[in-house]
Amino acid sequence: MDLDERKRHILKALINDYIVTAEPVGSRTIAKRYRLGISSATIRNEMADLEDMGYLEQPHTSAGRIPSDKGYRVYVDCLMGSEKLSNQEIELIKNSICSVIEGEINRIIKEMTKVLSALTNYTVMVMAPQTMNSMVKHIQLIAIDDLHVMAVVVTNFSVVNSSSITLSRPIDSDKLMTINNILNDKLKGLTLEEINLKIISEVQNSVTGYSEIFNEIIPILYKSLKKRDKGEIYLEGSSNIFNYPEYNAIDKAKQFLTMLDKKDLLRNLLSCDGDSIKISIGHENQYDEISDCSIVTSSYKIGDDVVGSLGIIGPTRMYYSKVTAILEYFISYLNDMLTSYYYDK
Amino acid sequence: MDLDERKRHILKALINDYIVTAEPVGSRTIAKRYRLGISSATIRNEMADLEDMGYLEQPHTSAGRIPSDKGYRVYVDCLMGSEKLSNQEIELIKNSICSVIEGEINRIIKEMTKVLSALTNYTVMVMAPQTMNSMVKHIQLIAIDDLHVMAVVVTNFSVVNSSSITLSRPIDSDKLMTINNILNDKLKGLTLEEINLKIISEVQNSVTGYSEIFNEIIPILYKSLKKRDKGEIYLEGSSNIFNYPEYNAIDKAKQFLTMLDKKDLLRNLLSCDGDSIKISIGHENQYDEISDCSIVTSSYKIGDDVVGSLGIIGPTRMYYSKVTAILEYFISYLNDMLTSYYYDK
DNA sequence: ATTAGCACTCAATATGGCAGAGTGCTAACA
DNA sequence: TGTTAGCACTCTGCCATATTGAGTGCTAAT
Repeated sequence: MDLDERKRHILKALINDYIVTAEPVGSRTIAKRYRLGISSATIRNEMADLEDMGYLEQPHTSAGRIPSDKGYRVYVDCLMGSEKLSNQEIELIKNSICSVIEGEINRIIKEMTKVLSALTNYTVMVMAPQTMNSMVKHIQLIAIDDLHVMAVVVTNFSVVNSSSITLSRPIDSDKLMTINNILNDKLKGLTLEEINLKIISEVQNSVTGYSEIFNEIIPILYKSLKKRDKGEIYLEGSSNIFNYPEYNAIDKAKQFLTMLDKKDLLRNLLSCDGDSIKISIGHENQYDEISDCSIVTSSYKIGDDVVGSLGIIGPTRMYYSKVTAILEYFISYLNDMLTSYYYDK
Repeated sequence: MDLDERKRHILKALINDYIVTAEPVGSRTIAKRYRLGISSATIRNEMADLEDMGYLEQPHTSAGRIPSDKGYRVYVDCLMGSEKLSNQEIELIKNSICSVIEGEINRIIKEMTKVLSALTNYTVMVMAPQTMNSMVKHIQLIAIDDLHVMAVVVTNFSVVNSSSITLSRPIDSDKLMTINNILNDKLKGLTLEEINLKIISEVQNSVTGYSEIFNEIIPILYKSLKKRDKGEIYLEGSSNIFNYPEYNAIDKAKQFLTMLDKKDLLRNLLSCDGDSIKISIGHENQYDEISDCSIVTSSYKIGDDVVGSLGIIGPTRMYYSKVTAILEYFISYLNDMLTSYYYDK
């Protein structure tokens, strides 16, 4: 780090101020508002240096300075303190997660977005688990009547059901049960991802005498399992963006909200790997559409497996310390709950 | 109708013009653009009358006129012609519905929003079917292992699954099957709505010897069935609103998009009954938030049962004839598809 | 090395004048 | 009596100009 103590103090003060006011910060403001023990003229000189080094920018000659992406980066990495959550906030998180933990996982995920967006005042996006990663616990063939069968696949955190399968001739329940048992023997314990054509044909070959009925059931079952599930995206608090003056210009707001309509883009944004909280600032993002936004992302897990991820998106002038603190707590609590509820050794 | 022929022509011309340009329309514009065979001065007099009668409004003294809600109402009820869909549009609708009709119903519903919003350029909201209205086709108890059971209820258009039920002592598969059969006998053919505590206790009383296990399974099954399902709301094309100049003012856009975040409000808007397409203009709406919007709604059906509804929302200056035409075609096609796919006599 | 002071720059805001669109009214006309 | 041409009037939108205030960079003094 090529920043001396004093420059760091000034940079930190400036960013703290800017995060609150959204106005370019001048040397005099810093001198008055923060007790750094130096005059505005000195601060002025230091600020000119900080600008040369790329940490600050000046919207125009006679304005104060605002942080650059690089400035925010230093701030996030080294300068910002860590925030404590209030008891109230902690309660809110706990209650919200507890109150829905019994339901199916997508309902939980959806509820999460609401709490997070209420707590942070930013837009929250969550990617629900892709069923592909879930593990088969049981397969059940259900006879609707003697010509219609439906397959239900229970996995550790989802239930996949095939569409109704029409058979060419009636099947009796013993036969169906036998087939059911074979399927269970062969497929239980695999993830949906792992079930591929090779395994399917193994199943088909391992038994004789049922090929006809197998041929009717298997393709539809396979298709249902492989129905490309891209991981549902849930959004909450899109209109929170209007709270922030940088989006008071209609075209800015339009750009932001149009971006949120592109689910594929969001999916990519959320497809981060890794465990910890990741902050992506302005142009660090791969997409032009969000080059003036920051995103704080993390993934959530069942056991040790990452099953989905979520992100909080707002202006680069984001209240990073708060958002990070909330997300950190939230994720760890959520992971615990999900794991204790859905984890199967 | 207290409007003579000439007034009607003028009103129609004015609204047609305003729908396209979004600018107050002056007498001279109408005289030039539409061949009504009368001079601008005459039109001016008629327009003053129309304003007195409440069909037009004047934003300020020296501006042209714009339609009032009452004006739009007459237009929608009597004046606007009916629009023909292009072959291209028809194809688009057919393909979109066909391409997803195999999946589960919510996926279809979701896809619908996309097509409609692409075709109309407005915001589309859809309320998915409430599972409450669906009819039990089959109940299956699935033994995950000898201490865990799960109940799956297949209905005509959804699959409801209970959470995993932990039993206090192991159960053998014969016993489970017997219970399963009893449940099927008693509940098959009922809608989820119709299954209430009375019926449940009838089931419980009608058999002896299984009470212990029944007592463990029934409450959880019942809870799953009754899990309040409010009918998921799907939105598409929220940012379409930015295409329309009346939302160029940031606070207008904010108001609109904040309104879309209120799912309960949308649910109420969509909870219309009745069969046909309904148009709700400006202040005719019950909510202040949308007093400058119009909504075109309709419900969709499986067989003769209304299962959900959808709405297209935009500025009162809406391209009513087009929207109506598209929605009409869309709904009738959708009804046919849903019915042929999900209808069970 | 720090600071006070000053000239300079630039955005934001207010002010006034002008052009254009549209009206209402009156008087003439068929 | 209904229609029309003409004209004075009104109001918005736009442009140019002046003013203000915040903030800088530079210089000279400490």
